[in-house]
Amino acid sequence: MLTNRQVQIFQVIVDDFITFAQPVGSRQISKKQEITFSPATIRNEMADLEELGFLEKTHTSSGRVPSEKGYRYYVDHLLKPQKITTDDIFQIQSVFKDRMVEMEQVIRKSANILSELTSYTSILLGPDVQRHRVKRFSIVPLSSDTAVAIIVTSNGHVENRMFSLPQGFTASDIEKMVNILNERLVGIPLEKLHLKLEVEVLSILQEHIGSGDDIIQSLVKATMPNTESKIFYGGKTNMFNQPEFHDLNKVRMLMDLMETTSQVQSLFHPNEAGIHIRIGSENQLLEIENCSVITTTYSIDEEQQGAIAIIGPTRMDYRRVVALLDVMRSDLSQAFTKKN
Amino acid sequence: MLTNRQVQIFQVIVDDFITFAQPVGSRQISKKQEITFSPATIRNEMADLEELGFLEKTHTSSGRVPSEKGYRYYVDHLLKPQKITTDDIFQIQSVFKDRMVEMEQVIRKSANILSELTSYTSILLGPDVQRHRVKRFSIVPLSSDTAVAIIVTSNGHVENRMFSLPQGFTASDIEKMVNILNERLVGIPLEKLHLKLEVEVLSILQEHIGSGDDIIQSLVKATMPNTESKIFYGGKTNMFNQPEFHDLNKVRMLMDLMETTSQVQSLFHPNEAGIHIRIGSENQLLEIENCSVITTTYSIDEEQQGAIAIIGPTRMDYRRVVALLDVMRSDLSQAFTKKN
DNA sequence: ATTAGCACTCCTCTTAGTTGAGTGCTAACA
DNA sequence: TGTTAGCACTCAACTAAGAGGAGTGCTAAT
Repeated sequence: MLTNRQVQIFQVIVDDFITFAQPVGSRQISKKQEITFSPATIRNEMADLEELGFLEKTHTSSGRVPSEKGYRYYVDHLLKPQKITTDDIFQIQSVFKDRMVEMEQVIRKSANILSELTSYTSILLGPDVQRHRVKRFSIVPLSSDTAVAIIVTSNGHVENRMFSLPQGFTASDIEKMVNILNERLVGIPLEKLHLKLEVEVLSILQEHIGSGDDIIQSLVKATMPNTESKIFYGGKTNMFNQPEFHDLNKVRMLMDLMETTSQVQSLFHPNEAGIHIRIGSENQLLEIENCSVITTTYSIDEEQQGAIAIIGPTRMDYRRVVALLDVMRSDLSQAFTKKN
Repeated sequence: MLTNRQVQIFQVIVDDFITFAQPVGSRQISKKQEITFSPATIRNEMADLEELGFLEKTHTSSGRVPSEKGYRYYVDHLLKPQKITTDDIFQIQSVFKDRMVEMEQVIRKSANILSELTSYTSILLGPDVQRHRVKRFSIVPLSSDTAVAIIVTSNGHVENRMFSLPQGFTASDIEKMVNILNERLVGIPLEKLHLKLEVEVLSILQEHIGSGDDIIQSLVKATMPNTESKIFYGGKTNMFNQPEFHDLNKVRMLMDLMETTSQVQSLFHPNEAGIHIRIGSENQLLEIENCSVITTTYSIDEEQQGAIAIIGPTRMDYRRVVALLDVMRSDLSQAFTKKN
């Protein structure tokens, strides 16, 4: 257990390091208003804190820097919710002022504002399209052997995929098929679509039209992939401003990471509510061993959800980011649910 | 006019510098097989070439480096088409082997392969959607006051936009409207759509349905924006490997550039056929003052076109890039036109 | 016209020395 | 006994000086 004084010193160190990105020395600490004891005392306490694993030195005679364990402690026990300024709130809400109808625009703009307000990089995941429910199914033939299948979901999302028509498939065949599909598929979430198609609809189609087999195969193929929810970034290059990223290799790794959809998606915890903080190596990814990732989810129509992540150096301003994320989360949720 | 020998020396310098990214000295040149004269002679020639503006020195006693004017001369007069290896061709054609139906996938993969083969960054512009022609127009109501407008083009591209319905707009109103729209708008290119809507269709709608006005406004708004053709990148971080980009600031500028759609689009010359090379400051953009951009276009169904750009350091391997781009251009054009 | 020779330039790398911020330890102090 | 002043020590960061080397331009000989 830490003594009060240790906590106090530790807090000063973390706050100072978050602000200035420089190892914090005893003299510097002693100058703070709230600190009433001498550098020597502080040095003793720091030695103890280091022994306990909360602090580190960059070299034998340097000031102290919080360790990962230190940040973890800070985040778990010392992080008091910050009141963010009305100015920030105003900015966030500007996203929703315009009454934009398109969800995509709203999310894109949110990503930008978050990155501006934090000066870190923001990643927003759109809602999980797979959970949208089919509202209307239609097929538009383009030529004798290709057509576009269009699925509109109840949220107004439109999925479309080209597929090839079997030889001799007529316009009336298509009409019949569309009718059957609409009868059977409306209300089904996209993720269950290919299953439903294969198991249930296939036989019905074969009954009413001749060769339903290969066209269903085409359709199944068309509805299967594209699982990924869309990813939006804000401030991709903000990391260049962080002193810990004045290093080509690190920047590069980060940029590469952001180009790799699967890795980006692994940053999120899909099903846990609330705000989550992963510090440094807790992220499992070597590429961001000195980054922290703060994530949360926002909800759309209760059922579905999107996700937000802020990625910054471990020395990130957790207080502020958590507060901002909280506001953004609830505002997004509200904006996307009240509309229907 | 340059003498034969000057041209020969110049060519060696450019080739050498392209390969090793180091200023080229007279001794080094004299060692080449094809060079039969002494370093001193070469020095004299180099001094002349420098005076003519084709070469530069990085400092008084350094080797020579091609100037922008030098590259321009090299590109205009010395660039003999390179035969690319069957291996490369094989790689490029692998894109088309899979018989992917979706244009987007093909383009995305092309971007990646181009960046891999060149080790520079590739930018591909999808076809100019604005020139697609309407094939089918449909409207799917989502709730009492919102609906999705869906436009399928003859190439199978699907545009969709949400818009709000006026109070008391019924299902049969929508049906009527869709019919009118399809009657009037099929075959119209997207770029002319909002014009056509405002000028011609508005009055007809008002005649048949009551308050056509505000819904047309909604539709016009919905069809107007989104002008940008989609942009696909390959090898965004490849520049990190180029020695001239071992500099955070330059990398940053480049990355920022690539996030700015308008700037990226300014790299292309929309309407000129063939392969274009812009060297350094010829690009007008400060951000890439030591980059060259090689662009070309590929065609889709004769009418429309997409564009390809490779962006690399001015010291880029023009021979190879031009050759690769040429293959890619014709392969893409072929793939996208034969399909119908 | 070409080239060998030479003085000169200037980048790059290494080494050594200085400075200063910071520590840990010891001993004095309240 | 907890706190603090004092001091020796460490080490990164900076500066200065010097050596090495690749390259040039010029001159004179071939």
